[in-house]
Amino acid sequence: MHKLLVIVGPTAVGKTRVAVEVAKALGTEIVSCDSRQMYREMRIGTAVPEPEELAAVPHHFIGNLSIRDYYNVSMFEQECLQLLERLFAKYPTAVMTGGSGLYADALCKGIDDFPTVDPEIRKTVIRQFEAEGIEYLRRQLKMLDPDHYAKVDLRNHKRIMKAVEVCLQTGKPYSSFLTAQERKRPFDIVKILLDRPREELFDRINRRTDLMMEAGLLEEAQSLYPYRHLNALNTVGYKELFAYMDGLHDLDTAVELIRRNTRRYAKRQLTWFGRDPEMKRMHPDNIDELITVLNS
RNA sequence: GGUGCCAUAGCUCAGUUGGUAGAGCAACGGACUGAAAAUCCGUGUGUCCCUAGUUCGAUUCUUGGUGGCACCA
Repeated sequence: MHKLLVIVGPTAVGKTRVAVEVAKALGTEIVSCDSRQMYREMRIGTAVPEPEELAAVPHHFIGNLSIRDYYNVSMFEQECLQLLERLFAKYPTAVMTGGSGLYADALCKGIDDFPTVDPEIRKTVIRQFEAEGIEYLRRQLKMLDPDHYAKVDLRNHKRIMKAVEVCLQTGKPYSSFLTAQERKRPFDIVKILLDRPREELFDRINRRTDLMMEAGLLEEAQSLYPYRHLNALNTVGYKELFAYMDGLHDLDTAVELIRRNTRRYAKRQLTWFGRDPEMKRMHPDNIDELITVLNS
């Protein structure tokens, strides 16, 4: 049976280094599950692997999209499965790494299928939300899909909008597409959650933020300023600098906000990954232990 | 050395006419099915500097310390 080694963890914990080391040791390739490193225009702020790392091991889903491309988890799931099929024809083991929990789960467990929503319908729903507020969306959802209405977080406008969009698109309740069933994959999956003491992680986040600024994050953000309303750029490291460029605060404040928002992002990642009982937690400095787990 | 002011949450501070305390920021916890580095929800975490008094009761008043700041020498 082929084996997929999934290495996840909070941002800045040191996933890239571990993944590259392990992939080199196994003589295989790396599949990224990072929803932002896919955009080729966002290199510095998303901490893509160094050129030497990319040269040492073939990487997939790094810089494969433009910020103007539409993309979603389901597309990732499909493309990733196809890619793995090709990789497993060459190698017994593949390595997946990245920090997007939803993406990693979509690949490992599958994600329910429903039709892509027409951009016009989506625009309409967004316009309704902006004009009428969340209460209007709630009433719509209650009518279109009472089951989901009962379960969904009614204060989270994105969740409600998504459900309403699908209802309008298909004429069927959004919840009718949800199976709550994990898909079986034709390969074994070993999940590793890299983690460090909080203080260590925060030190690394702070240091990495400084390194990004030295590497030209501000210039990168400036070049992307015209595209700041695209979803891809609703990203830590960019949105704070856009706010600075808009004169909302000074540069030092922007950098401090990047640090803070990165910390909060890391926390959310830990919450997501931590609840998966299949995760084996380990420290990134302990690659030997990882190799042991792999061989067992 | 003298005088004055200050000492309360991780930080900056408010407050208690004596009944063990609260804001902002930071932090902490959680949710998550095609926007996910997104989005949403929840939580004060405290020897009120120390000591001895007065008092039923002191973080608050008084004594003496300690530390910081300012001014005078």
